[in-house]
Order: sequence, then C-alpha cells, then structure tokens
Amino acid sequence: MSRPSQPKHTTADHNGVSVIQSQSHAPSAPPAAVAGLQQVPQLIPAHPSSAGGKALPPSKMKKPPADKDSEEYRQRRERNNLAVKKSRMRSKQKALDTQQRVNELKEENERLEAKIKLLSKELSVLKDLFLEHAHNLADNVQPPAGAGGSSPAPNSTSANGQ
Amino acid sequence: MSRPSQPKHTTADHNGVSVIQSQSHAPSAPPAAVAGLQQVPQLIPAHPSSAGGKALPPSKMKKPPADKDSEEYRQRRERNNLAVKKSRMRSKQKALDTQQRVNELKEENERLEAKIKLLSKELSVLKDLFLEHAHNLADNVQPPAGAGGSSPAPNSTSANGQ
DNA sequence: ATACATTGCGCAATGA
DNA sequence: ATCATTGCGCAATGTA
Repeated sequence: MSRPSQPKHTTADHNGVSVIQSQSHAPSAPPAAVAGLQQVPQLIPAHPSSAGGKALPPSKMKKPPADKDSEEYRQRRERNNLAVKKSRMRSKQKALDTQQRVNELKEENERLEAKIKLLSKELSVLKDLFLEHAHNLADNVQPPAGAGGSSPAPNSTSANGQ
Repeated sequence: MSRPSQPKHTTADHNGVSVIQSQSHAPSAPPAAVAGLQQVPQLIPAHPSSAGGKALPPSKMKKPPADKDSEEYRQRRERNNLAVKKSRMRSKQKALDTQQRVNELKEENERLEAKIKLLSKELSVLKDLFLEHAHNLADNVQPPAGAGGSSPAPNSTSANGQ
C-alpha cells in the first residue's frame, strides 16, 4: 500500500523508462551518455536469401534484443509486466489460501480430538458396566430380594487414557 | 539459473546501472530532464550551530537521493540487495513450511478419523450387546444353556493406535 | 538519523 | 509467438 500512483494499466500506459547500463563502470567512467540516446549495435542478420539460400530451416538466431525504442518492444514489456503482476497476485493469494487451510485443518483436528475423547469415555463406561455384570454372573449371585447388603464392589477397571 | 553475471557481492561490485524514471509524469510531461544530471535542490540546512542554535529539532528534510556515483550509494544498494534476497528467501521458505504443515495436518486428520471410526464401531457393538441383554432380562428369559445362539465376544478390549 | 526488512514494480531469461 | 514463472535490482516505506 501507500503506492500513490497506480498506472491503472488502461492501455497505452508505460512509465518507468529504464536504461540499463550494463557493467561499464570503469573507475574513470564519467557520468555521460545516459538515457534517451541508447544506441544498440543493432545486429543485422543480413539474410542470404537472395544469394543461394534455401528455405532457412531452423534459423539459428539468438534473437536481436529488439531496440528499446521499438514499438513492439514496449508492447511486449507492457504485456509482460501485466502477466507478472497477475502471476504474483495469484501466488500471494495462494499463499493466503494455504495459510487459511492450515487454520481450518487445525480446527477440524480439535473437533476430532474432542470427539475421540468423548467416544473413549463412553466406551470405558460401557466396558465397566459389562465387567461388573460379568462378575455378577460369575459369582452366581442372584440378588433375590434384599440380599444382605453386599454391593459387588464396583471395580472400575478403567484404563483408558487417550 | 543461467545468470551469467553473478555479482557475488564481493565488495564494490555493481553492474546494471538502471535509471528508472518512475511515475513522475504529468499528462503533459515532456521527455526532458532525464537521468545522469540529477540536480537535486540540495537544500542546505545552514546550521545555526555557531549562532544560538539548540539541538536542531526535526530538520524537515526529504533527503537528497544521494548521487548514483556516490560511494555510499552503491554501498547502500549492495546491502539492500542482500537484504532483499534474504527476505525473499525466508518468505519462500515460510510458504513451503506452511504447505508442509497442511500436509501434516491432513495426515493427522485422517489418523483421527480412522480412530473415531474404530471407536464408534466398538461402541455400537457394545451397545447392541447391552440391548440384547436388556431384552433377555425383560423377557425374564433365563438362558439355560445357549439360548440366543449368539456368542458375542469379538471384542478385544484393546484399542490402541499410534 | 542508521541499518535492516518488506513490498511493489519493471526487466530479462526461461518454461510451457 | 503468447502467456506464465522466476531471479534480480531499484526505490519507497516500515521498523527497530
């Protein structure tokens, strides 16, 4: 934020005239010949098409960097800048999404763990009941009607711990 | 990759002097006053140090952009470039970590869900047993010797995961 | 005000 | 050729 000048990429909008003076920084290089007059070698292919040329198959050419002043150049730059912006936007968005996904998964995890805890508890209760009952049967205890008062000592065999 | 000119940031290393004429453009701004001859107003504070000055409070100064040729300038750029690189590296690393976190959480989630499934199953079995038994009791049926023909005991009390 | 950290942006090389 | 990605440098801005 705080970028007080958004080009808004309407159409023919190109600011930022950049002149790259590649490593030509001799310690005695005077600050001259700057922007505006960039004279590139030009590199003309000099097609031998009129001589004995065939149909020039793979035209092994590295590609002339296209003059900075060229109309096509600026156009390409413009488009690329747009693409870059778009790509970066998506990248950032994706990062955000991923981060959010982490949060969601974390929540889900807690939910699941809580559920496990609950189920475990339920299970342990039921199991205890079962054991108790089994003991009753094993002891052949048939509680008729007022049998002494000997509670079968509720032995909680709980041993469940997550 | 394929960057045939890695500065290697030894010390006084600077290639690619780029002069960007950022958006400083009034719709009618003519292409004049380009780089190379950046004559900043300079704005000399004119220290009143010898007069009756205090400790010169906020000296309202926008900061002269420092000549591109300046030693200090290059030094600052160099350091910044380094910082930028570092920052971006961390940023990318963080993104990777986050992505991995997602994977871990997903795995954990599956683990938990599996456990829930298991516990649920166990619970349902036990409950069924209980219900059956309850019915037996309610019907006053005293299974003499193998009544229901169902000997439910497929339940091992172990439910350990991990 | 000094030094480092972040961030938006454009350029160029390269991938698809 | 077109668009998408990515590394890199610059400059503005944020933060300590």
